[in-house]
Amino acid sequence: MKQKNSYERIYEVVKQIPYGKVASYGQIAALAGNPRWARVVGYALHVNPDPETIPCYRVVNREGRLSEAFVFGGVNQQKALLEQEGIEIADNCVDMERFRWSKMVY
DNA sequence: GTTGTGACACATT
DNA sequence: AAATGTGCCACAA
Repeated sequence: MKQKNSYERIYEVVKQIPYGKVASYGQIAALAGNPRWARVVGYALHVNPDPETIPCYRVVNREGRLSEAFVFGGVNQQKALLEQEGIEIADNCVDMERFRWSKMVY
């Protein structure tokens, strides 16, 4: 078993994001076991080898906002997807206090 | 092998 | 309060 490099780790965490929730890069990095991988997380999603398996739209920066470089369909697409999940978006900003993915996994 | 960049986060000014 | 700079790790040239 090879633990691959950071990427697979990050993908694993991102794929674990439940429905109707969002997580920040730093949060994912921390859950992956490395609070400093925030940038690597962004890079990992940038390559996004499996956009169907990796809900990048559920991944937002610390502000709960999306990057302008979101090329997988545009920020508009992300907003639509998140709203579809039941998340409200204000000015491309998600209510982190409400939709921030916590470990409250009953 | 070294340098630079990057879908971030945090600290400081 | 906002803006800037720095730190972190990984990958590309």
